[in-house]
Amino acid sequence: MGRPPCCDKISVKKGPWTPEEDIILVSYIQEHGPGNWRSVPTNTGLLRCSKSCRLRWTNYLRPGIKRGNFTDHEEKMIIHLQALLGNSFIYTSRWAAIASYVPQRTDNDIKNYWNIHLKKKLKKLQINEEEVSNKGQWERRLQTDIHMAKQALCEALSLDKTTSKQPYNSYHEVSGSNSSIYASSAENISKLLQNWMKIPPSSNSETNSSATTPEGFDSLFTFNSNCHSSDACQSVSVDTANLTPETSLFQDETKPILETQVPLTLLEKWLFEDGVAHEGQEDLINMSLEDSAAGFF
DNA sequence: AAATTGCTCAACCGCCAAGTT
DNA sequence: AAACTTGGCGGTTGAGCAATT
Repeated sequence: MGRPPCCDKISVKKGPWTPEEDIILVSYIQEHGPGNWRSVPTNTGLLRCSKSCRLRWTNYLRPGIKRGNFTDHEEKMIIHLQALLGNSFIYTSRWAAIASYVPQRTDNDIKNYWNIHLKKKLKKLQINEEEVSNKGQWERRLQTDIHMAKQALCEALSLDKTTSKQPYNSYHEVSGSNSSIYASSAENISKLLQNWMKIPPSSNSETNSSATTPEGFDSLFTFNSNCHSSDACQSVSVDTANLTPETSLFQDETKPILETQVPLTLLEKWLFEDGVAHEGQEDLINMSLEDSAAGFF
């Protein structure tokens, strides 16, 4: 037999979370750390199913999440990454992969933003495109797009590297002042978390001690020290699990990086190597060209 | 001022791979 | 090995708000 069910689905509450529920959930996670979601409703008395608790935490309450308008830079990143990853058969979790390149944004946020804003924008662009369209021009523009994607990614990733040098607590202040409007309740709740962030829950600190600081960002441009087989390690290893502060703090909570790690490394290798494309990378470019052309709309 | 339409985004749903018993 | 759950994902919904008529 398997494990017992996560919750009694009959007495489960649905709909928007109240601030009180948020506080209960955050307090519980402060004490026990994220994970073992099955026990959360039981132990907190929340009338929510474990899945709902997890989603509320990962998409809204988790510290380090930026809310509010997307910047032009973020927008471009998403568009280009969507063009590159969106329809590739390699990527079974494209939003998570894209989110790993857009710091402080959740995959749900990016997905929403894409569906609401960017699809429309691109449709408009497509209409303009049709006026000038012939195959050669279309492909040339996509080539330009790919080139711009490379630049945008390089810029963004080097920005990340800079911000990562800050202590984790000040990171919040910076992100809060820089941009964007945090949902007031989330902001209040994130304040509750500040002390906790200095001392992560013991259950996590034991297993994730190396990943509890933003120093994880530094691995962005380093070779994988655990890797001893030469070929697989030649490429620049981007530790996607550490790309954002929230994922570094709550490694349990990250999107499933393992399954995307190999293809991402391939992509990153291509992105970071200025110059001649290798055979496999050409395939990737060609695939992106075809797929993005066919799949945008 | 009231009704209608459009927009936004948090939350839900269903599916699937991985893990557990 | 089989049965079952968990956790994670993409797609979708619907309540609430804003803009327009």
